[in-house]
Amino acid sequence: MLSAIVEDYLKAIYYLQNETDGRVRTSALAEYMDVEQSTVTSMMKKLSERNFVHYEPYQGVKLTDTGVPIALEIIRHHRLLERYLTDHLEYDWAEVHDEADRLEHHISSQFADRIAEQLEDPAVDPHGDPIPTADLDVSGAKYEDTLADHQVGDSVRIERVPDKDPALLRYLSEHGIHPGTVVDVVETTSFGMVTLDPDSGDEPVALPDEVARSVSTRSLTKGAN
Amino acid sequence: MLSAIVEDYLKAIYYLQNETDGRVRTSALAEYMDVEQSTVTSMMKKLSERNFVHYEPYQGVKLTDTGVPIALEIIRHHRLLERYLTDHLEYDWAEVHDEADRLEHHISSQFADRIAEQLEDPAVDPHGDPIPTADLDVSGAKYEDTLADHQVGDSVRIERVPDKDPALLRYLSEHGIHPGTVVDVVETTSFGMVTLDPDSGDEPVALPDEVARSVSTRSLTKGAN
DNA sequence: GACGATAATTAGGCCCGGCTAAATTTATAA
DNA sequence: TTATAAATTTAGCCGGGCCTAATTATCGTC
Ligand SMILES: [Mn+2]
Ligand SMILES: [Mn+2]
Ligand SMILES: [Mn+2]
Ligand SMILES: [Mn+2]
Repeated sequence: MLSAIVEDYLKAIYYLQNETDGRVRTSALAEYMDVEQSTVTSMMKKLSERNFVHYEPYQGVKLTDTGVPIALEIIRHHRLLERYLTDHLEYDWAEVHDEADRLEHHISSQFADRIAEQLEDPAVDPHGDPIPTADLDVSGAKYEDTLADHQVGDSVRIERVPDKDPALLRYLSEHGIHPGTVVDVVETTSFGMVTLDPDSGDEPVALPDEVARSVSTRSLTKGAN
Repeated sequence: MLSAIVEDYLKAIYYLQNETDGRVRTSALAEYMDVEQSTVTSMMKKLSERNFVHYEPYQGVKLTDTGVPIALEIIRHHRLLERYLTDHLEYDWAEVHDEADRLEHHISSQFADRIAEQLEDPAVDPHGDPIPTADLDVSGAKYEDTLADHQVGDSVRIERVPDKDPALLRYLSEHGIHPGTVVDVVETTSFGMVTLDPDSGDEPVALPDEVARSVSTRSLTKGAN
C-alpha cells in the first residue's frame, strides 16, 4: 500500500512539525530526508493528492488527520524494534537506530504486537523516546526541559537522548549517561559547554551546548546558589 | 546495494534450477514471480549485466558463482526468520512464510546471526527445509524420496512439507502432520490419492498425489507385502 | 515601495520494475 | 521439409523516486 519512502516522509514531517510547532518547510524536509528540494516539492504534491498532508505551495505542509496515525504507527514500530533489539537481541543502543529505520516499514502489525507483548508494553525506547500505544496514544512522556536549561548546582535526571548519532551514543554510554542517570550540573561556560557530574561515580562529562539542548531532563533539586 | 526484487529473482532462480536441474526458462520464472515474461527477459538482461546469472537468449538462465551465495544468504535469512517467528514470537507455521518473505531482504547479517545464536544454530526451518550455515554451506538435509514414492504398508517419517500454502499447512497440522511425524502408508489409489495413518494416533489423512509428491520423507520400514 | 537574496517550484531527464502489443525465434508435427 | 504453434524477445509506454537547471515567488532590507 504505502512505500517505505512515503512512510519515511510522513514520519519526518511528524518530527519536524512537533519541533517547529507549525508548517514544515520544503527546505527542512529536504535537509532531513537528504534529498533535493525539488524532490520534496513533487513528493508533497503526491502526499497531498493522497490526503496525507495539507500542502500550500510556498508555505509548507502539515499532516492531516489521515497522515498522523500513519506516522505514529511507524514510530511505534521503530521504537518497539529498538527496545526489542537491545533487550532481546543484544544490540548496543548505538546500533539499533539504522536497523529499526529499515525494519519499521516491513514488519506486520502482528509482529509489532508480538514484540510489544514480549517486552510487556514498554513506555519508552532505549533512548527515552515514548512508544505510542497500540491505539497510537502518545500522551505519555512529554519532556519539557533540557540539559541546557539548568543552573550550576542543579541535580537532574536524564530522560531522553538523541538516537541518530552512534558516536554520541557511544560517548554518552562510555561516560555512564543513559535515560535514568542522575547528574549534577557542575559548570556552564559562555562559550557553549556544559559539564556534568554523574551520581553513578563516573567521571564528569563535558557536552557542547547543542548536544545539551537535545538531551531531555527532569529537574530534581535546585542547586544552592 | 541489491533491491528486494533482485534478491527475490535470484532466490527464485535458485529454487527453480534445483528443481529442473538445469537452465531456468523465462516462462518458469514468470510464473513463479507472477510477472509477465517480457518483464523476466528484461530483468535477466540486467542480472546478466551484473554477472549474477548466465543468460543465453531463448535458452534460459543459470546462477553464476556470484549469484549462488546471494541467493543462499537470502534463503538463510528466510528460514532463520521462520524458525524465530515460530519459536520465539508465537507464530503459527502457516503464518510465517509471508512475514519472512518480506523481512529476509531487510534484516542485517548481524540480525541474522543474533537470531541464529538465540536459536542455537538450527539445522532446519519449521517446514523441514535446511537452513544454510553462516558460511552458506547447504550440504545437510538432502531429501530424496517423497510420500508419493512409497508402497502401502511402508512406515515413513515426514521430513519436509511445502511452506507456501497456508491452507495446506493448517490442514496438515490439524491432522498432526509435521516434520518428524511418523506415518504408515495405508492406501494409494489409481486416481491420485495417498492415505496416511499417523503413529501419533491421529485420524488417517488423505492427500492428493500432487501434494504427496511435495512432501519429503525418509523410509523407516518397508511394508510386509 | 522597490531590490536582491533566498526559498520554492517547474521543466525535463534518468533508472527501476512493471505492463501490452508486435516481432522473432524455436519447437513440433504434417 | 515446411508450416504452424508456442516461447521468447523487442518496442514502447507508465508510475515512483530521484536529479540538475531554469524560473518564479517570498521576504528582509534599504
Ligand atoms: Mn525508515
Ligand atoms: Mn530511539
Ligand atoms: Mn522475498
Ligand atoms: Mn519454510
